[in-house]
Amino acid sequence: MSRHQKLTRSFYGRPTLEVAPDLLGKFLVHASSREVYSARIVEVEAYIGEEDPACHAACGPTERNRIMYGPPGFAYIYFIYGMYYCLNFVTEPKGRPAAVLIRAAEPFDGFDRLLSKQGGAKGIRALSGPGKLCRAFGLTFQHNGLDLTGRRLYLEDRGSAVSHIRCSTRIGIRKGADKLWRFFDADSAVVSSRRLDSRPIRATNIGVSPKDDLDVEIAH
DNA sequence: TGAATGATGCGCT
DNA sequence: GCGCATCATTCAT
Repeated sequence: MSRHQKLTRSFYGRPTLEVAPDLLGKFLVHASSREVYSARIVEVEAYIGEEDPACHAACGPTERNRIMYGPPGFAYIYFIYGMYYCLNFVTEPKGRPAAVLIRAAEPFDGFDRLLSKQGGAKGIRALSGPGKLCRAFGLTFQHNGLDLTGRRLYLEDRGSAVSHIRCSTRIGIRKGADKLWRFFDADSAVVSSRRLDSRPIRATNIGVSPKDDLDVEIAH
């Protein structure tokens, strides 16, 4: 078995609240024409269906959100605040609009120049925030709709363990602010603040009934 | 350490 | 026009 296991479409095609915490510790890889960038994901948020008021699909299908309505395992990238792009992974079966926003990652390959330019302590936070992450990875709207099982942009399981997963409310939203659908690696130095309302990830915390038999890790 | 703010453009009403 | 799934900078405590 290879040490670097590329995630398949079946990984993404599950309930979003299973996929989101599972993404923590996985490596995001962007094989651009110039070089290969990779980073370890440490912070994500789930946006699930038209019934989630914070989800871009809350008002039904539009041209902007149509990728979310497609099959799982594709990149949904949107432009926000006039200057930033945000990277999402489409989850759940085709026709159900849901995605996971990638909020932060720890730089691994390809960011040497960026890190030296920004300096050590500051450099490790070069991917801390969805806008900064896309900028550093060189991801823009032209990457919207990329197949994550392809060769340009994909995820790898490199056996990196995440022993302390916590959840909290999602950042920067007003509607749907009650949901604890932000998940992060509590041991990462890179995760943005607002840990005050965070708590261990349990079925009751993230709003799924135990009968859904969600396979979540229990953090301490 | 935290609150306020400006930069900036697209999608939606 | 308005409101954003943002960030860096400034200013106040």
